Amino acid sequence: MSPVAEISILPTKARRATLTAAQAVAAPIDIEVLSKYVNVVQRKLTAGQYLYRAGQPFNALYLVNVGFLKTCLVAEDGREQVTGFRMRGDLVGIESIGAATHECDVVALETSGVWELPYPAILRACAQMPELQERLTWALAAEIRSDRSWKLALNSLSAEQRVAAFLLDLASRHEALGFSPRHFVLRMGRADIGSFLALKHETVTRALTRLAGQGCIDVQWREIRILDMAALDGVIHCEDKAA
Amino acid sequence: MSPVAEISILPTKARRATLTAAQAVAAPIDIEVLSKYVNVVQRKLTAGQYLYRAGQPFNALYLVNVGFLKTCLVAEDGREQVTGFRMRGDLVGIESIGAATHECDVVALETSGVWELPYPAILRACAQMPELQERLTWALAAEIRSDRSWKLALNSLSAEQRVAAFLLDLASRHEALGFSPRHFVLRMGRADIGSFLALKHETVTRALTRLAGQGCIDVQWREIRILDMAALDGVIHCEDKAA
DNA sequence: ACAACATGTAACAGTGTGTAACAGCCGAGC
DNA sequence: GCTCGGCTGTTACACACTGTTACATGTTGT
Repeated sequence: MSPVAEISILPTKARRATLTAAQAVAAPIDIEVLSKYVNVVQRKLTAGQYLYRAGQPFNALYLVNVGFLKTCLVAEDGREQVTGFRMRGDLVGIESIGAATHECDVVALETSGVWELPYPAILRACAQMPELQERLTWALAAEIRSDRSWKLALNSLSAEQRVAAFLLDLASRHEALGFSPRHFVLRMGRADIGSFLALKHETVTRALTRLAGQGCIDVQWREIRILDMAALDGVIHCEDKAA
Repeated sequence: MSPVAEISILPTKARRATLTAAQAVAAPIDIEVLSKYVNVVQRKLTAGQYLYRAGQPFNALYLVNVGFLKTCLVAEDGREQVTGFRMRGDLVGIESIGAATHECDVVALETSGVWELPYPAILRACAQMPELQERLTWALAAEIRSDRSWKLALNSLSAEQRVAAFLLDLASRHEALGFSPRHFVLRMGRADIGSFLALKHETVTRALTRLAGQGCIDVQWREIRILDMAALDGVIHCEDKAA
């Protein structure tokens, strides 16, 4: 695993590569430099634990060190929506800036470690380090672009294509962290994938089964092996159907 | 219409009221104050004209003065996605911050006027006015929250409910500008609404027809009259069906 | 062993889609 | 003036995909 000092404060730069073309490339910010300005507290979470819940006061950002988390938006009537998954290097909580309280739950999907960055301290640090302010702003804008790219994908792709796009997204994020893009483990359940992709868990299962049947991937429980990256990409962009 | 000086630099504060509960309330920033720091250029657009197109270099933000615009994300393969609609007081282009070029098209749906705010000048102004930087950051975060709230809505509501939510959203935005929330004109076509709501234009038509049949609204071409606001809201939250 | 949970499979139903035809509006052109 | 063609919106109908329901299997924790 890459050393702590190399972690970018930006949400995975390469993440959107599979969805959008151009993407700003930013130099990583050293967390050790940041810790000279901000009192960085480490927090550890076990699977199922909440980093924070909707309604709790917003007073810190979090930078994921290790592990895997999901962010969930919950409506008053109980409807639930997974809005994203966060892994090493991702910033958590930036969407709550300017709000008094958090709007979503953040749950660890496996044992995870995050750095807690008190927001008032971050604000002070931003005043001293214009680059930090800039990176934070960039991270917010990139988050908007990412969300919109996914919206385009979800609204125009079939269930199978969405799942393929999801796997490719995960693959590129793993690769950006120095892991193999062709072999990884899904830390979330089918239902969570479905919520994020606007599908039911049975449909996710069906899509995975079909993709495996086409020889694109190999699925063993939550363990994914991408056998044919190009074919998987082709599922999204080509109309194999009678087009 | 309210004087120029009262325009908020934040995207309509009340916009998300129909979707999310808590929302930061910000004091408006005076565009006249801003014009002392930034060389504000006025731009006029007629219906169908582009404010900017995907691929063009990003070098300015825009604040809508009058009119109505849509933002469209276009994939390489031609798939198109309306990501939002912008009206008086809304900021346009903030999602491109940190990127070299814009990712989406912005099209005027009627004769519109915007203030062009050159980004380098905005950056300099932010250095002098911390509140401006703060408001910009808040606007970005609020945009993320808005997008996610819509994602929750689109993924959990039926076609009819989505259209109802869309109308209520427009109503509250009109109200925030001092217009009647119960009587307004849709500046966009059914296809644009459909794209935004992840529906086809025929489905939008059907939903409007059914809502009108229930007595919630009156539809005359693009002219909408909300007859029963509570009933319209009930369509979203209640299960009229056999639940 | 048992309950609780996640996943896989299958049959069926339903919502929204795709196609098509038609009506109304508008601008271009004669 | 007039018609024509294009665009938008409406409605109808058959179909496909996904959602729903149900059940079987496998895993985990008590």
